[in-house]
Amino acid sequence: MEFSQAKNKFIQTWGALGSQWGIYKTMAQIHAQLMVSPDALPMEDIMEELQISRGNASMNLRALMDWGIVYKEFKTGERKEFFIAEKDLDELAVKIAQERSKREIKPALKVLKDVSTSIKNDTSKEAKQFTAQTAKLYDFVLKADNMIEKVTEYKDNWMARLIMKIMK
Amino acid sequence: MEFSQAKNKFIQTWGALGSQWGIYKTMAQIHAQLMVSPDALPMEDIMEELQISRGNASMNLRALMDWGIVYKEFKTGERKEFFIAEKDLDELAVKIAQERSKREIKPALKVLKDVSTSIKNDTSKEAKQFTAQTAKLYDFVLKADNMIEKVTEYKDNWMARLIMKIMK
DNA sequence: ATTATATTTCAATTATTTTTGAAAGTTTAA
DNA sequence: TTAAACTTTCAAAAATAATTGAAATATAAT
Repeated sequence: MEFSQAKNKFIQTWGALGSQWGIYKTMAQIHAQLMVSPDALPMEDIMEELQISRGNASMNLRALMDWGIVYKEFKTGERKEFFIAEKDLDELAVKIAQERSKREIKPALKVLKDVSTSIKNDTSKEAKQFTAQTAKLYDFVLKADNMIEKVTEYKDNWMARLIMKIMK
Repeated sequence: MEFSQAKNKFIQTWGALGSQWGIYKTMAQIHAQLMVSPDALPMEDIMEELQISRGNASMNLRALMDWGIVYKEFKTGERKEFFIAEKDLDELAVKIAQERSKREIKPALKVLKDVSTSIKNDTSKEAKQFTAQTAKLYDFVLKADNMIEKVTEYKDNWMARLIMKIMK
């Protein structure tokens, strides 16, 4: 396979995987392009290679920077901005885990806690099952979220260590 | 809060969480409704409570059954079918993990392997960085996928055990 | 202070995904 | 076999999400 073909296939695949996991497709594609680029790239290059508009590139680059997985770089003598991706995969996993915990899991936990403790004067079996099951879900999701937090405390290579432990 | 209010809030939240993680909103909502129901429910009840069409209910129930997290139940003397959800959360997590590994991660791994080994006669630094980074990604995603497989080998309460180990 | 270069914003458009509903299909019972 | 009860399918419609592009904003050089 030719380099440009392989790169395109990779970018498309990474974009599809991202969108299946709740990350905007274009955001994931830009990230893919930057990850395999040895140099920081200007917005122009991203627009051209992915065939997207300036506005789209700008918005998704901002989102990637908000997630902490893409950085701006300034080159002396150049007016325009260059973008570079976090390439360390452990660091990347930690950033994504933290961001998603904050944005999605934490708010859901709050609701689970609320609804599982809100039924007071209803002794129907429906109400009892509801309270019991949502309480279990709260515990479960809380544990999952704690796991994410623990994982992010290891700086490097947490996953390899984790697998060692799981395998006994 | 009243029971019906709390239930509605829970169903909405679970649906939103699902769609942020790549699961159809309605599919997650039906699952939520069934999880907190003490009895198996007929399609009618699901359509009415979630205000969805028969076609929609039918398709999403089929999807939930394909995922192995909802089952059909037949009641003697009743012609219609009743649906009941997997309520054990460890079992639920395992099923979802397996399904997503099979549908999304495995195909992505194949592409990563392909593209990371496909560049042969290109010594440019772009091509070198591409090959190096996609190879790292392949290793990383493979490890993550293995972790999912290991986790699913524990029958019960894998997460609690895992957290114990992580915490040392 | 003015111009040139670059970036951001956002209303309008376009694309994609989800839902509907009615026809076709299936199963059970009489 | 026929009919009634129920389920599935899928083309069309509706809802939602992503993208564009031009105006507004920002920044740096002259």
